Amino acid sequence: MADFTLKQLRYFEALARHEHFGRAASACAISQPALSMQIRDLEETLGAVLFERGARQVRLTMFGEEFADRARGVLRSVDEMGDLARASQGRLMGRLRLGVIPTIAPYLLPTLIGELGRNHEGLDIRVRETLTPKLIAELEEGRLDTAIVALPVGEPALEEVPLFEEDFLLVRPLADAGKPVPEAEGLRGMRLLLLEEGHCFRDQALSFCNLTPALPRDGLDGSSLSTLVQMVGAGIGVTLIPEMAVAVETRSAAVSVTGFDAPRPTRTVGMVWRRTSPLASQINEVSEAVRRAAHTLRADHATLLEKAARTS
Amino acid sequence: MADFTLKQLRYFEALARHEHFGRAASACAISQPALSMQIRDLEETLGAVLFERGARQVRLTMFGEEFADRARGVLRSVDEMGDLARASQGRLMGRLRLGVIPTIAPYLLPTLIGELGRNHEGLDIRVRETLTPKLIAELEEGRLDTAIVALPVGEPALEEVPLFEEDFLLVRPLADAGKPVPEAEGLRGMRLLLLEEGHCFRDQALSFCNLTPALPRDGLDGSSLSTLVQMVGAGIGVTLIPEMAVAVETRSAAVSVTGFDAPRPTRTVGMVWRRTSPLASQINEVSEAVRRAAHTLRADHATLLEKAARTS
DNA sequence: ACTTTGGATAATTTTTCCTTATGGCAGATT
DNA sequence: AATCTGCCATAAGGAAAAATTATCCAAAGT
Repeated sequence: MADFTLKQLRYFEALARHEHFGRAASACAISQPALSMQIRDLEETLGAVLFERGARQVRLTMFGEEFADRARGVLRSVDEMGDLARASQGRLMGRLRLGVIPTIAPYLLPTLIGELGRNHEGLDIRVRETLTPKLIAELEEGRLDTAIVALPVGEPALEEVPLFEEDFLLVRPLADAGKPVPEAEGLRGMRLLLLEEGHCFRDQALSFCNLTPALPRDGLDGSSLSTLVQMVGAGIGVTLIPEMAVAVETRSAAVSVTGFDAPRPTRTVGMVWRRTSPLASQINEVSEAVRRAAHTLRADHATLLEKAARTS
Repeated sequence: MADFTLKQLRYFEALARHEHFGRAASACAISQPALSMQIRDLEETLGAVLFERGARQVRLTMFGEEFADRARGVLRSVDEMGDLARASQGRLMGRLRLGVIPTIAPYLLPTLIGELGRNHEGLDIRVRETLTPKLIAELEEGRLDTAIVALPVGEPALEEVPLFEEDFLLVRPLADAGKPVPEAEGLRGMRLLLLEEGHCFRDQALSFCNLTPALPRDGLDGSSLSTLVQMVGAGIGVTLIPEMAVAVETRSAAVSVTGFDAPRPTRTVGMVWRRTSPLASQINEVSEAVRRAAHTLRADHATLLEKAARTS
């Protein structure tokens, strides 16, 4: 594959513009023979004459002009590629494939997207919402850049960093609002509604109650926190939801939300990504945005609780 | 201007496709370290990471993919430029700027264009019709590629080759048809209509009659052969026209056309171009086409004369 | 004829690029 | 746990490419 070089193309373009070897050469900051040779080589590899060397004139041939047109196009593209590289430096931009588990996504994302979109014009976030194992797999396959999950994950190939901790709160029918807060063990006697198998949140809740996840349970599983809260509102039982979900899920349901006394159940939400990912710094920026978003949500939650307290 | 090379772009593209240094390297017919180094250099000059090197995986980064898209575009363009060079080899194609003098253009061009256009798809002929001195000047300025003129031209910077010889024929009013053909000197006594100054054909005709071109003449000049023939038809005088013009110019005029006895006046039509022009071989092809066209025209002329002879 | 201009050529050095050999890390294997 | 293996990075040496300076040569201008 006998091919010319970009350098030759640049020299060629200069000569085409200046129509003078000496001037073109100094425009390229090289000596005149160097340019002569490169042009000669270029013509040789092309098998065609680009310039007509007159006694006192250098002019493009018919073919040379056609060639020059395209050369200019190529050089422009190449320069743009350089710009692109420069532009994508440091700054968070381009496509970012973000995985989020279902017990976080609906509550965090609106705020997070707002947060990121505001400061990072040209950032294209693609969200994948699914269960932790799938997220991990896709991450390791390189189909995701980072994911927000409950820690720990414990995959050696993945780096993980905690973002925030959040309590699990007890959701009861309004009728139970005044009753004392049960201990962890006490929940076992109640009809505890949980998410379907596979959700890490389910496992965490069960483990808080010292229940074996494998234990077969009567059909009390819901496919989303929203469903669970509605079921609670209908008096079917009680459930746990993460702090972050309170504002959204209890807005339109007749339920009572209470925190536990110590030892309070919590989960650590964190960010994971491939150790080998060069996006580390950019993912760091996302982490910060998530922390800010979580903080905002927590503040909202606090005012909500306050209001609820005043109302009751 | 720290810039990458086409070679790097090709290596990069291979690696992007294979996602494996070893295989990409052998696809490029180089060693693996060579490819590693070129990729590293490329990333360095870009100031951005293109690939995510996993333990057992090589994948494009976000930026890498964007870069790869453009790289493919550039490589495609570059390959096309190579094709272009190959395609423009030997074969006559592209733009050809052809100058022709006015006493040839209208008669030769229709046939010539047909001749060339038939065999050379993609040939773009641009015709410039003007007097010889202008053609020569434009040729030397590089604004024309070649020209068809009467030889000799005698410019040292120009190459010239004869195409064909053609007689000058006497055009007289029909009334004079039977009269004997005058000698060259005899024309001096007649009202000889000629083209305006500047036309080489005028000078050649005058020289045939041994008249000094500078001699002031009464307003008997026409701006085209067509005009002259019309004037002859109107009985104003006689004129000379080149053989090639007969078929066209005498079709709709009541005139008689006669050849001279020896010494017959002739002119040599030829082709000229810059010695430095790389189009030599292509111009040669044009020359051949002109010869063929001239031959065709001469044949037409012969049948015309025959017909005229039968009619009279 | 002589000088000047401007590109080509020659000889040499510098830079770039490739090769082979080797190091090292992370999965895979036993 | 220890070893193996695949795979990329690094190192060192040599070949190729490209730059430089110094001429050379042809054609234009004087």
